[in-house]
Amino acid sequence: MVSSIPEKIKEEIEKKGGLKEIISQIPSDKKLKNIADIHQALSDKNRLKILYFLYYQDSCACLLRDITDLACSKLSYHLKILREANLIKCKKFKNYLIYSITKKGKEIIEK
Amino acid sequence: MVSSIPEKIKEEIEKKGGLKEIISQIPSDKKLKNIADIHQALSDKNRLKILYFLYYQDSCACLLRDITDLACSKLSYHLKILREANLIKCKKFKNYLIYSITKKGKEIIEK
DNA sequence: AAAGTATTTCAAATTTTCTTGAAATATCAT
DNA sequence: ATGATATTTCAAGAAAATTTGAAATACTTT
Repeated sequence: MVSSIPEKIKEEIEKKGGLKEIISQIPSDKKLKNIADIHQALSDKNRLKILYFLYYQDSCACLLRDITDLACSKLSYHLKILREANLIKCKKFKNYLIYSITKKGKEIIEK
Repeated sequence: MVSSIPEKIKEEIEKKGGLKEIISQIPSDKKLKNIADIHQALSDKNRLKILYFLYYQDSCACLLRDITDLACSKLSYHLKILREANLIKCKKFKNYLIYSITKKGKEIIEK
């Protein structure tokens, strides 16, 4: 793990307490994976639109369909991804599913 | 664009000034696409690791290779994605490329 | 100039994600 | 019960992202 790297860089690293010290500040692989997964869930225009809408207003799926202009099954697919990332949740009401944003989802929109 | 939605939801929407008013607060499609693209660039464990490391320390590619344990061409592929997302940049030094984090990249890590 | 190191690029193969349309499920209204 | 609406699930196909290894580029050192 010690390539021949430029002196300049080597010195900077030593000043900071060595490579190990720097690396210890990087989140663990597991955490990086978690962070990556959240970004993955947010990496689609439609999913972002849904999340933004739910930030302002709870909604049944059919209204989300109107707003995003997606086919039912496609919408459902994206909703599932947002749900699995814990950014939105839903509860039944009559024959509807009312979706709402989670605390985690809100925090992301507020950034 | 007016599905039959639950009364409860309809009323909430009216209280907020109507659907149009709510939708007007959602970023434009173009902006949503931009936001999605940044999340896409951040949706990989290795790329996050690189970004975190560069947050603490400028580095040549070979050191990043040691740290991420990726093959050259794979590393290069991920570096390109980060570069194209304007999260990192690089400049030549001897036969090295020294990578560093951009302002935009820093802002993201600090969140 | 030759050989070495650092790094990128390319095309092909693989994997993952997304889309599609049909069928299934659940609840509601009659 | 029957038919209608809302929504999800499924499997197959399409598209996009990632991986691989070889070849290309660029600069350094000898």
